[in-house]
Amino acid sequence: MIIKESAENYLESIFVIKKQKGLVRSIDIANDLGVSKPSVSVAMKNFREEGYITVDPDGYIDLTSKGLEIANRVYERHEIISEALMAIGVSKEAALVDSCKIEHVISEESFLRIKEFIANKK
Amino acid sequence: MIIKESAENYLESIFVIKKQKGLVRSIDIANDLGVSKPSVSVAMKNFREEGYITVDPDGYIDLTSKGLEIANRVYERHEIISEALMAIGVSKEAALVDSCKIEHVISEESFLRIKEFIANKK
DNA sequence: GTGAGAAGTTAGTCTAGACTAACCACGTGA
DNA sequence: TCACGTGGTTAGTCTAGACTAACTTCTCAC
Repeated sequence: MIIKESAENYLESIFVIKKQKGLVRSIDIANDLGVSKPSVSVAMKNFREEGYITVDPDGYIDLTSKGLEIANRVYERHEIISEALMAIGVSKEAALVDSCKIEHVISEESFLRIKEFIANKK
Repeated sequence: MIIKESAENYLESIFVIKKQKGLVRSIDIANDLGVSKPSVSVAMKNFREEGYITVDPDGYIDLTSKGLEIANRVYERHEIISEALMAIGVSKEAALVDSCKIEHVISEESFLRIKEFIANKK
């Protein structure tokens, strides 16, 4: 399974919901990402089969270390990129929306430079 | 016709080839973007039908004002974003690749702030 | 205990955007 | 003149990723 942009979003969403609420169900992901229940259901089935998540008998979802690794990476990018955009004057709303897109397409090199850019600003 | 990311790339490619070589054929676009001839052919058919390009009897392609408007916008974004990335230390190669992706997903607001960021650097 | 709502799943469909295979038209060199 | 290479097109296929419709299961209130 190649982790595509949409898969990264699902994993990141699981990570964020877990952080906020402690427990994660499919329906929470659907609400968070604004997609339908079946879309989430299919994605979770794939993640389960590929070992990115576990699902307990009550339907609660957890990231495996493999899934967490990706979710963490994407989440960090999201945070850093939105911070960088805000640092140059972009509104919080736009920064969040745009960073959510940019996080998936940017190279490691550019990401590291952006991270340094912010570090220097502080 | 809603201009999607791939359509923006085709129009931008036409713009760039025109600038470099003066004349644009489908095959040049295919080579530039690394896609197959049929992919370009189908895209050009749509562009023609929707008034974004004209094609003369010899197969040479030109942007209409409608097409030029989009191509110009995307191209400007491309330039500004890659410049910004290089300004914070990203290599030229990575900056070009990444800006080509970012140019399609970023909001007008973020783009304007990036433009200002570069202007201040100079 | 029964009906309603919430959560999840399955099956089928749609769109975008690419691809290959196969074909046509044209110009050029031997 | 004719075969071949180049450029373009058409038809059909594939994949990703979403959707709706319809179903099951479970829980809870009455």
